[in-house]
Amino acid sequence: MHPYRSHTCGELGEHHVGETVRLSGWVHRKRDHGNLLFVDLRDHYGLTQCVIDVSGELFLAVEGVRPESVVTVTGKVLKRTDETVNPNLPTGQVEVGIEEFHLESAAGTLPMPVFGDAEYGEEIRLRYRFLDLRREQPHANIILRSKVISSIRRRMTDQGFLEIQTPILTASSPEGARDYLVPARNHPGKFYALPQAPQQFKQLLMVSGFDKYFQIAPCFRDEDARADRSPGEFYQLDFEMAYVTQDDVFAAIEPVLSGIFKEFSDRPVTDAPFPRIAYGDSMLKYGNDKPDLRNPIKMCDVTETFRGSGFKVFAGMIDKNARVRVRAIPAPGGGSRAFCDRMNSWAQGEGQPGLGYIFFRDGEGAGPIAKNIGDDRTAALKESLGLKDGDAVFFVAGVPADFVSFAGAARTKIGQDLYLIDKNRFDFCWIVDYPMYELNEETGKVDFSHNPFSMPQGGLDALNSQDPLDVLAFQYDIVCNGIELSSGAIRNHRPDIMVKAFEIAGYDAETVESQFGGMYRAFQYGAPPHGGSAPGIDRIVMMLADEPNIREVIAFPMNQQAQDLLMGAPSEATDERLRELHLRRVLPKKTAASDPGNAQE
RNA sequence: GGGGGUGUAGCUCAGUUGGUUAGAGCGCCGGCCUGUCACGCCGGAGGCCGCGGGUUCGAGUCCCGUCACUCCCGCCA
Repeated sequence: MHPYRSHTCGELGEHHVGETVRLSGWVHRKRDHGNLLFVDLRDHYGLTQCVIDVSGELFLAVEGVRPESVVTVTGKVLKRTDETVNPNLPTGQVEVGIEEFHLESAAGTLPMPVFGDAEYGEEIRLRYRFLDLRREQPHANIILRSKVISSIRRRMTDQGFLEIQTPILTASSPEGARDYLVPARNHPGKFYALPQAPQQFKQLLMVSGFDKYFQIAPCFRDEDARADRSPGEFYQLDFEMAYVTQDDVFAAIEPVLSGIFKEFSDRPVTDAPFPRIAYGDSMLKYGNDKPDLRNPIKMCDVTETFRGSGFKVFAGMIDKNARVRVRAIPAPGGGSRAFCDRMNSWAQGEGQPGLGYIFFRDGEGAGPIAKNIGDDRTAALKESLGLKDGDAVFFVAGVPADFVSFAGAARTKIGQDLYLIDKNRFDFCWIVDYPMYELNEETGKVDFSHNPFSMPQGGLDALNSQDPLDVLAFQYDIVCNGIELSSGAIRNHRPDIMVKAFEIAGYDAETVESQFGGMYRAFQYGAPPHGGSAPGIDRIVMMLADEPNIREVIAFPMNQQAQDLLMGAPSEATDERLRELHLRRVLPKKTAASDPGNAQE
């Protein structure tokens, strides 16, 4: 017989009764009746009850073993009597009578129980992650992650994508986050950067003729964490395709995402093709560029309704500034003074002067705004917004750039408070037609609004003839339930357009050549039109696992301060190691921030 | 860098307007128990109340500072 096991702890059933079997696993739970002792033995596959009574010599040895010790048990599979069957356990029809018992590895007193489903603090969970991962839910999440990634790989390779590894030690990439730097021992004063994404490499692969590339790619960004954003490192389904239009990219990835979500959840999932929403429309209707479409509320522009109206606050603003707009946020079912007042107080808590509203009852509009604009305009609003008695509508006014994020928050708040959001769905959409540039409010300068390597819509002509702020890019995001899953673009593969695009953002041709030399050089020798995207793996798994925190779907996550409490990273380096890397020493804490230049020789 | 929350036994938490010796459940240790599956019953050990200062006759509780964890803003396209 195998020294450790003939079966796993999840597979024994009635058809094994009478067989002598060997199981190894962790002591999940002991129930000691003094003269009769039950041991629940657990491994990756399941739980099997083992039993021994006081008549056996082994009784004391088994009785003395602590929970979470690893043991090997040999004995006969016994059928449980009808009264003692456990219907909650897949192996609950049988139990193993312990005839041999071997303690493989004793467990000390546990800092954190494995048994039970209590909530534990993050710190203890991460410090003892190996115990945490033995627990049912964390264990299941990592299994899910593995299956999702494996399914993604299959779906991509089935479409003819090649998985190709790109360097980890590389040069800084253009994503705009802070880089992780690695000192180069052989090159004093020089550093590698860990890739924020394989962006340039995947474009180079297209120039190299590989046509369809993907990678479950580790990405590194030295930025602070959020609940849905792990610090330091994360994984993307990075892919790129040659000779494609935006539609081709969408057609390739939609069935992968839709398929994954259908395979690993029971919820309704948006079928391909996903709805496409222009960036400008999204900002207007949803107040952000990652709309949660489960929320049915769509905002709209009602500036004309208020122009010259009796509601002097808005009418005055409209007259004074041509950029002022009034937006309506319909609230189906919100038609009570209590709800409207509650929203108004909420808005004040958000630092707003308030939130104007009309609510409809007894066939007419109520509230101060309705009184001021009069019956005709109120009725027209009700009609155009498709509202009925028992509904309400809220208004925000001002320069859109100043109020969109508040409007979006109000839309979300109304949707939540009126229970309009069906949580049991996965609603996908594309946000398309991002502006190529945006105005930096502080400097008054034109900046890239997204990835600088996107192809401007209209190409070189557009850059030459249009106001840069009006130029759109072939740039797109995938959004699911209000969470951004990926960004992508049709890339700018033409060096002349690239130089012009950077020139508009204030970079000369030399900067382009020096900063992005590899790619710029590649584009001089025949580059295919290409594009792609990179959905976040961790976020996909997080949504499928229905977990609110991304650490729940990462085997060994860092904490919010980007520390690995289990391995003790980051850790200090000795002066010898630093010297070898041509670094003098670590600066004292106080001066490090004010004078970082001294860190390097 | 900024804001909110939390910090009390190994773990999860309670602790009143400041008042005597700081509690519970789980775990741990000991005892009893032959059909449990969150086994049950009895007993016991275990506390720098995050840390430092202050107010007070008296601080787990109030004030100031600080540290840690967490959530958010900045940041991350």
